[in-house]
Amino acid sequence: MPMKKRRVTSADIARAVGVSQATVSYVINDVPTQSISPTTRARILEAATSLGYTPYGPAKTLATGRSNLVLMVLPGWPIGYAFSAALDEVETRLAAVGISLLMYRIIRPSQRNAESWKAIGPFAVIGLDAFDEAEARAMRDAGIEVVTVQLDDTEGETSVSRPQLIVGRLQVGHLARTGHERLGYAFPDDDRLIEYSTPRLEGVRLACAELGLGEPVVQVVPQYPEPAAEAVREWKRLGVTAICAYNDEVALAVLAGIHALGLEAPADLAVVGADNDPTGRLSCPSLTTVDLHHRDIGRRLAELLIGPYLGQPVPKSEGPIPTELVIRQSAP
Amino acid sequence: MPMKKRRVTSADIARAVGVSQATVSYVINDVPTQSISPTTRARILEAATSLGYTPYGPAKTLATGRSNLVLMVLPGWPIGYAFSAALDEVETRLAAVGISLLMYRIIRPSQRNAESWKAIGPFAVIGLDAFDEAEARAMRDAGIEVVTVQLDDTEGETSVSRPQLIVGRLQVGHLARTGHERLGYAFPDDDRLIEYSTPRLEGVRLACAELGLGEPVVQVVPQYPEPAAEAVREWKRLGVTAICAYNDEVALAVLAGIHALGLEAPADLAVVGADNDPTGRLSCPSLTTVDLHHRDIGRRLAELLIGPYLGQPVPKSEGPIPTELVIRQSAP
DNA sequence: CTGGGTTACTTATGCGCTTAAGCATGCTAG
DNA sequence: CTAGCATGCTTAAGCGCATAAGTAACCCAG
Repeated sequence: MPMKKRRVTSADIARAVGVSQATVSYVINDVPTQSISPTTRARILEAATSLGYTPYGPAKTLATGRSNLVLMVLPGWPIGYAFSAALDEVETRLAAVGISLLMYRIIRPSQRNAESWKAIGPFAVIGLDAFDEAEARAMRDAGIEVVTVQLDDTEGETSVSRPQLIVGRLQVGHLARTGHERLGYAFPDDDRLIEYSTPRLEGVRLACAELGLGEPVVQVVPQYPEPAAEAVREWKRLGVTAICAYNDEVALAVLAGIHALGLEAPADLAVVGADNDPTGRLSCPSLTTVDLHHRDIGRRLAELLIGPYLGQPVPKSEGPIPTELVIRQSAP
Repeated sequence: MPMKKRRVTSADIARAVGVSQATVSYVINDVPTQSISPTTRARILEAATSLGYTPYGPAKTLATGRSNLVLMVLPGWPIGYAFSAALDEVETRLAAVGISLLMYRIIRPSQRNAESWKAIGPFAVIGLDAFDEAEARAMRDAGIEVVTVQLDDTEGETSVSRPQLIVGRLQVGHLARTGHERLGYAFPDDDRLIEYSTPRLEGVRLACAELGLGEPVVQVVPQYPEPAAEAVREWKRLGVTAICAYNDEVALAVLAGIHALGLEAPADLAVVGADNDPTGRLSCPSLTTVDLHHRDIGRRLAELLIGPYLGQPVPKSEGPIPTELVIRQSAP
């Protein structure tokens, strides 16, 4: 009972059946260039299942020099509907060609994180932001494909743009069009989001400048009703009539703040979120937001990886991924 | 320029420096039982960085027979705050002993999914539900630790209970205590959640029976205001005065439905959610919910893995992980 | 000046697998 | 009757690394 666990290897099967280990490998992998008699094949397969054989990935990867794993490096916070859809898309498409998508959460950036992709030796790494120069170089040196989701609007051969600036542009455009002139920006109360939130704010700033609207009034909005109310009070004091929020979550906090003060959106303050989270449909008022078409981002990411994997050319980019305004009650 | 990419190996370094490959390995891994002259060490390290050397995981795993990767198998939907906290906890604790946590999303259950843990050869696999018998056996045969998060209240040596029945008990208990007698259950409109939603409903059923409250009126509630309103209308028609929701998300839909009908929570219908998502603080009315103490679940999961990894005994369980009612406005 | 212990390495093997190359058969075309 | 060719295997090498075991040089106690 308390025997030492030992991995079942293809050699064990070979021994059991009385053939060479190579034969086992040929059968297991169904190698088309090898002819194997049906009886031998059957006996090997039978032995394999009865012994509980499982090919050992690391050995296989080592022998073939090629992994079928793709590592996606993710920030360590909740994954919303929108991003989840992108992941679905990537996963499904990669699975179709035999690649498994693994995810790695980075909680606090550290050296140890970088060890991870080394330890697994993936075929490719997908980053949610550019990796730093040295790291990217190290990966490519190790023969790993590196693909990133860019937060600015630049799109390269190994990156997909998840356009943040455009988000701001759409938010501001809509508000300006509906007569708002003095805007506020609701910034998330989470240091970890800074890399993501600043580009969106930047987009809002640019759009305001372009439309001659004056600087947006930026306030940090925590996910609690009282401090959110405080922020709303301040905006009202400064004559702000509409808010662009970092995302729908922050937008909901702003709505809560408005409600807490006995005010109403959009009459007293219009609010536009971003990411089109389903919760935004359920709030009162329902949330006007920006949809980033994450499925398309996922599709493009998958394309960028499948090409190199199959040794085929990557389909030409169809240009930037569309971004769409979803108008609901909070900013009609 | 278009040279074939070739991985830099420890042998390359050895050649460059003029030592044996073994020496390189000793230096790279800082093997304490080997003495290496400072000069040699320095030259090797220098060559390693200048050549851009990266130890190759699969080879290392093969040679040592031990991986430092743990695979967490996740359902393929968004990861909320609560569960994200559990992941954080697992990740952090495992990282402290040198284990990397990788996640794998299962979108549609299929054979191919099972290939994944084979292909990576992890030290352990964490499942969010029991794996089926054959699969679990195959893993253990392959020398992989198997740990699961149980959805019922049984807790074993290799599982942590994430008590679902208790959720229902707390929801119902609170509502009964505050005078409600005819309850409804808001079931999520997502087939993928069935494994998770049925145990929670079961908990509600049991609690109702125990308290002599009669069967809860179950309705599926989609994440849209109109159909949610429809469900609310039906509940009202049947004299239901309070709703237990599968989770906070569904609870928010119920609130939206209530609001759409011009009714008010908790006056017309009280609502209790589950999972204590931050959004529940921001809704109006704010959401009474159940907190599952996910951090503790994460901690326990990590303990279950670190023991075997370090060859130390697993700390004794401190009993079931506490579950706590968070009372807010929607069901005071 | 000698034997035992360091120091600083090298040699060699194996982890489990793939895959090119080899090698007996038996069968068929000529 | 035999060259030629499938068929159905086996042999052997090697992927990149860790590590046990060996070894040569040197130092110092006795």
